[in-house]
Amino acid sequence: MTYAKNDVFTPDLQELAAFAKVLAHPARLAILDYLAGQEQCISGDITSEIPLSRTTVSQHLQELKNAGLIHGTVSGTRIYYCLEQEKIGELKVRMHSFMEKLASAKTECSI
Amino acid sequence: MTYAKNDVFTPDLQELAAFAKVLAHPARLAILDYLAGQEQCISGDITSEIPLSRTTVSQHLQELKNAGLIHGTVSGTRIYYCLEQEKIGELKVRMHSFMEKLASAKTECSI
DNA sequence: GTTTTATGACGCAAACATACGACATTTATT
DNA sequence: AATAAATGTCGTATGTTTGCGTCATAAAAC
Repeated sequence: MTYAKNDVFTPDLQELAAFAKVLAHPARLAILDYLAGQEQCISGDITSEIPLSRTTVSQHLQELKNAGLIHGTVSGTRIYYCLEQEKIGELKVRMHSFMEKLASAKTECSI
Repeated sequence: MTYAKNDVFTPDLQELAAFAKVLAHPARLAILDYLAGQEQCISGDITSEIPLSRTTVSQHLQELKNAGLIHGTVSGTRIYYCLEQEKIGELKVRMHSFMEKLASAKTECSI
């Protein structure tokens, strides 16, 4: 989760990069996408939705959880996962404002 | 740039993940940020802005170029890099629409 | 209380990414 | 032509991520 020379950059960029890294795997995007599509929070049949081994999916879930983007509620032997809207919102805003900054750059790129 | 079992996911998710991966390193964010802040496209004094070796920065620039987010124009011994607004715009839109989808999910997460 | 079910934790191999020095190339300057 | 400047390319060491099997655990069903 941390790179060797990371601490050389501003916390802001580091955090955004860390967020981006969580999104940088199709399985994790697929999990988020799936959770967003469910009315009710469904437990580990996420596992059957994602074409990877149960262990691997569980690992991706863990990463999403560590990033604060989802949370799980234990109920018996099952765990109900769902999106953590507060964090999702934060990520959305930060990512978008970074992209806006790029998009509104002058780019007077003629020489 | 490609993961082992990537091809198991939809192209849409794969592409978004690939974009996210490019953003998943503070050095690359810092480069984009720096380019956005310049009125004129400045060449490899990006290198002196980023606290990593010239070679490493060059490598990150290469990745941004491969992703289509920047391009470089050769002029003598120098190269002028700048943001590729079209691609930036595409990324912005796609990322945002994904995040919107997540953010507008019901998340009826009580059991 | 034993078995089944659902799940996490651990460990490991293979694939990838990062960082950098040394060398190559190409244009500018002298 | 010889040298200097600005870059890219290659090779390589080290670190990180991915994917998975095996084992551990804990609640449910029998």
